[in-house]
Amino acid sequence: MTESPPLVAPWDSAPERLRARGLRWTPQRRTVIDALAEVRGHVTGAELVERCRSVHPLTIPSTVYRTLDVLEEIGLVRHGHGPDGREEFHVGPEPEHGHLHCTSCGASWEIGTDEAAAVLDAFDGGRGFAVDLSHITLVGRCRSCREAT
Amino acid sequence: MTESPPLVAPWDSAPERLRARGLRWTPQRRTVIDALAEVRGHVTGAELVERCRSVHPLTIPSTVYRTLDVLEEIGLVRHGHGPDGREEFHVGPEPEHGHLHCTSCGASWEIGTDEAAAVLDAFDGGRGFAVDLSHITLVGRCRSCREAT
DNA sequence: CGAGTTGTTGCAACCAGTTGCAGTAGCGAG
DNA sequence: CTCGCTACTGCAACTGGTTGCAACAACTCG
Repeated sequence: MTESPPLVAPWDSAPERLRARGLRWTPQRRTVIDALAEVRGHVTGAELVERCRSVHPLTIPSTVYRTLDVLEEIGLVRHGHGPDGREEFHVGPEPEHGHLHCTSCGASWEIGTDEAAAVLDAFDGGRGFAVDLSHITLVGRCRSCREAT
Repeated sequence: MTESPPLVAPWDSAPERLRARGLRWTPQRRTVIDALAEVRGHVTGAELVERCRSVHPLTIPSTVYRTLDVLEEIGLVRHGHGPDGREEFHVGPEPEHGHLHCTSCGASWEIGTDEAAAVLDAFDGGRGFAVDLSHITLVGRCRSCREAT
């Protein structure tokens, strides 16, 4: 939670990571991790539930969400919220990065490292707050939409 | 939506504003606006539904949410998302401002105008994106929580 | 290998919010 | 003041996600 763990999905290490904390390695968790392993970038919770179900139709949503919670605690995924507030899970191999979402045209962009640094600085300097940009999606209006009005 | 309308709640003007757009002024909308008029800062959707119900127990949630949608279109409220992704409505008289939320201790702070300006600049300069900071809550860890580890 | 602990599952109920639709009622025209 | 158009309401069903609880099954220890 404090420093960045290797976010480049070391899915194979999941069982050990769990057991090291006194947690358990179960078939259901394997299903979720298998589904995650096929994802690059982001998935919404519902999407992931769907993927799990397509492999193993008996998958229960609450189990998937609870598994995601423990995977987050272990540092294997991170969750955030899309522009509509819905949950979104970030998985490796990409480093932490946030998103911009235009409310006019609906397009999205990744936040660049230089931009991220500027935001981090704005809050770290003055009040010592370490912003987690990967958690959210910044909304607003993109250049072309602004010019269009 | 483009420029800032007078967000200092001119609730009295609501009926005219609605009619000017071919929309209607109904008892249910009055209930919602009365509830909003007593709010300073933010309300979650559920909270507002509750307030409406306490005055007029027959209030239906979907009506409240739909009313909030039209009030947003008219510029009387703005919606955003709290740290957990739940809806949050910003009402006057405060100017647009975002929030910081510490995931460790759960505390929240308002984003200062200078900090906001830094964020705005970071995206406006390079790519011409106008971030709407009032829409979101930035999460991270505050100074004391960082020092505690 | 068998028993006990306790983390995990499945389920059902629930919360916040959205949507489709038939019936109701604002509001402008006559 | 009445009529008609159509925005709006109420309802019921649904989506995404959470929670409490009893039954279950990983893992540990003997």
